[in-house]
Amino acid sequence: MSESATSETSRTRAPRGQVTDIYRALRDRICLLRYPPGMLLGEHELAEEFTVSRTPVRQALQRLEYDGLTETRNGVGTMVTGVDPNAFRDIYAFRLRLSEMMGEFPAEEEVPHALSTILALQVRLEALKGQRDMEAFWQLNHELHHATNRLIANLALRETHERYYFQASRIWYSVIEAFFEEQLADLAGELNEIAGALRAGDIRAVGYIQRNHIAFGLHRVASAHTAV
Amino acid sequence: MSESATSETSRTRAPRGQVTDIYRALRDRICLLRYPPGMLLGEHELAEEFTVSRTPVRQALQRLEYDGLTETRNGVGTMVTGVDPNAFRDIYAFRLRLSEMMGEFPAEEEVPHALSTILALQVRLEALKGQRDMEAFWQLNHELHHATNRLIANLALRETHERYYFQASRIWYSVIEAFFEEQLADLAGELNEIAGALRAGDIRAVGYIQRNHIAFGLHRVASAHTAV
DNA sequence: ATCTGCCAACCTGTATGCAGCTATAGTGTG
DNA sequence: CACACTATAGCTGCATACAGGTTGGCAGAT
Repeated sequence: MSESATSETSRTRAPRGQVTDIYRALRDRICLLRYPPGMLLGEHELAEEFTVSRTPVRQALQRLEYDGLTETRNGVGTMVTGVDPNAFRDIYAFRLRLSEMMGEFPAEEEVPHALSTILALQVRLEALKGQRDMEAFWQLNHELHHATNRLIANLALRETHERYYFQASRIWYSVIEAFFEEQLADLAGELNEIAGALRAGDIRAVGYIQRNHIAFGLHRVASAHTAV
Repeated sequence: MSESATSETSRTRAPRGQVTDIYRALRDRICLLRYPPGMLLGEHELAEEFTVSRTPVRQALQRLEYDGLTETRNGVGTMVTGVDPNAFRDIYAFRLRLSEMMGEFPAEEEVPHALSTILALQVRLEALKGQRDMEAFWQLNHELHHATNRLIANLALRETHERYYFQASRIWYSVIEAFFEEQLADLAGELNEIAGALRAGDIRAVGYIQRNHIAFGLHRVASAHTAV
């Protein structure tokens, strides 16, 4: 599974080309914690890896900074931002509200596509049990996000939903190792519930299901932090 | 009043330097419709105006594109995006929800500052009556936005609130000329109501007031479009 | 006269050189 | 031995040269 094979975003205005590929690759690495917070990235180094000059790499890094995932300092480098507990709390609280809002802008025509995606994800999740493959698990979550994201008929909400999904996922993955089995079961449950909601054509329910599972994840993360 | 004198944004991570200045200047011009939709911008031309090379200009333009305000095509140029009626409807609907959400994350400590800002704005608005000065009016709205934005304690919501304010303002200004007196009176009313809410320390009320006035504006724009 | 195909001017995308900034290791001094 | 200072390597920010793409106009054939 190559980096650039990440499924196409559902945004209306599709970004083009090379820079976006690099952007997505780096974003994914950050969210996967392969680039942990505090890690220093060099433009030259990345340029070599992607076999381009510094220019496109810089563009990608600027977008990441605009997303709040990195911070570039003159004379030093670009470093992955840390997970500020306050920002973390804000993002999660906001995401809860966004999910609740989802049902107000239902894209009915996307239901069949979403349902078939969910069913496929269920099969793949089943195959994953007992493997403890973090990246595959992440990929599943990623695709679930895309599928549900497409159920939102409002472009502005959809963009925002996506934006904060990536900010949140990064934080979330920092504790997933401790809860892997739990999260696996949770995801299975979420897929089941969403499948049921989609069969009933109830997109609002999908939003609420998602909201609840975000809250569950939040609770786990919070208890892990207090435990430490 | 110089272009770069635009009041500081309330974002936590403050962007630095030259690029941000250019970005803000261009963003303001687009939102003011001094750069109308469809207008073609040349990097070289802008570089000359700001007395820099194409590089920082390009960075600013990329951020604008990421915001959805412009669209860059290879070999052609960067053009200001049109106001798609669908996107327009989406943004407004979303902003209504965001305003309603504001009261859930109140930044109590900002109330005094917001109140004094509002009072100052009332004076300036009074001085504006009968002048039909679009830009001054816009500047007032802009500052009102910043003041209320700071009342939001949730960073994610604050960022989103700001993001879509700019997207919406542009559309809104395309019809303001037809309703200038009405909007002036409306803004005066809004300032009054917000001042009252702030004196009561009721930030939730501020959100609802804002929501209602957004809806009023929306109604005017919608009726203008159907009239045409 | 009209249509087709080509060419040239212009624009963005990319690569690269240079200037300014930062952090660190090393050196000299108390 | 501790500490302040300096030199230097390496990084980003900016400018600029070049490559690739697009458009509009002009010339020639039908």
